[in-house]
Amino acid sequence: MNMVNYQSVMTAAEQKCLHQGIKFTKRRKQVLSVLIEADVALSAYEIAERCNAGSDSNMPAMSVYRILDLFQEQNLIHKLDIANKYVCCAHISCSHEHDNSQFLICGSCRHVEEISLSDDAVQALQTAASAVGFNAISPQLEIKGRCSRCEHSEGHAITS
Amino acid sequence: MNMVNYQSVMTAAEQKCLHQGIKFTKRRKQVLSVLIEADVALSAYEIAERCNAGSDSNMPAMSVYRILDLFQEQNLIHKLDIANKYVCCAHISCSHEHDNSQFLICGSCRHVEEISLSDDAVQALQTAASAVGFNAISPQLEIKGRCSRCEHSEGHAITS
DNA sequence: GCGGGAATTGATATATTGTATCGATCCCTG
DNA sequence: CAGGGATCGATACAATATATCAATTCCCGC
Repeated sequence: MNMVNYQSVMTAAEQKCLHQGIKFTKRRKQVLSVLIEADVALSAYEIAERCNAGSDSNMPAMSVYRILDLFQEQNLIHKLDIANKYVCCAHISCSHEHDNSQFLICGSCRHVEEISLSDDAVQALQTAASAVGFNAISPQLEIKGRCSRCEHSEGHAITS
Repeated sequence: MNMVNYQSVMTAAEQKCLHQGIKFTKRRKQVLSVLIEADVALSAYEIAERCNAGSDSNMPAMSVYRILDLFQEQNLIHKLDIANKYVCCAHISCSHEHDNSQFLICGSCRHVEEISLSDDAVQALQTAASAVGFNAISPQLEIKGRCSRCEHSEGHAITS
């Protein structure tokens, strides 16, 4: 993420927090900063490591989890349950309505790609879910697959 | 699962294993049996507990993981990554082609429902995935949502 | 039947991810 | 400044999963 986007995202996040009566502390800034600058999904412990790398800061994993929970409530980040990792929401600084946004996660190497599905596809999921009493499908789908690199290097089928 | 289905599934699984040159040992029978009889998804440690419940058997969690890996390779069971739990494949004893089969997992109470999506919806996923180099989307999607019970009791939005 | 070797299992240790708890500290407000 | 809520530090622990190596079982050719 370039510097302009970085700054606008940080500012938007701070505004959003303050608007909710939540302080945008140094610790929270650190965590969000790491996630914004990361080009991949990170685990909580990886985030703590990056916060501590090359500094006198001491970010305990416990604090990372607390901050991640807070950010999830504010919709600033998303947890990828399939990979047990966390990513920055791609739309923090957007004011307009977003496309549906989903994550493709490689079952072999855990590489993550973000895609946008058509409204029709999402509607089909919603309809099928409603039929069995699931009413609030998350707009942030996680889909497990196999990226082209792993597909070529191994050629196994996905089994789960 | 009633007795007729239980037997046919066990037999079909055994055939499938033997056909692959894999022994259908007592341990493996135990694990599959627990999963067939369970009406919910189970964690590896829960499976071990159920194997050991009310018997002199001693099933270590380590063995459960090994057997689960094996069964996943044989497509006899599926892992729900979102819930870190395992379920028996609903189609072990089927010989015909199956509908697409997906799991809805409640983000609050972890309740699991199985649904079938239309081919169109699955095709839309495949197409969107192909565009970013993901070629082998698992036919066994996991979709996080909120079941009607949790929706009514809390009313919160899904945040991740 | 009997070694030899592969498949399977047992047993233990350890890694990874996440939660619980409780006291200290910071900071706003009256 | 005092009180109280929000935030943070620190430790313990739970749950999930992997690594490793020795022991056992089982099958196959002899």
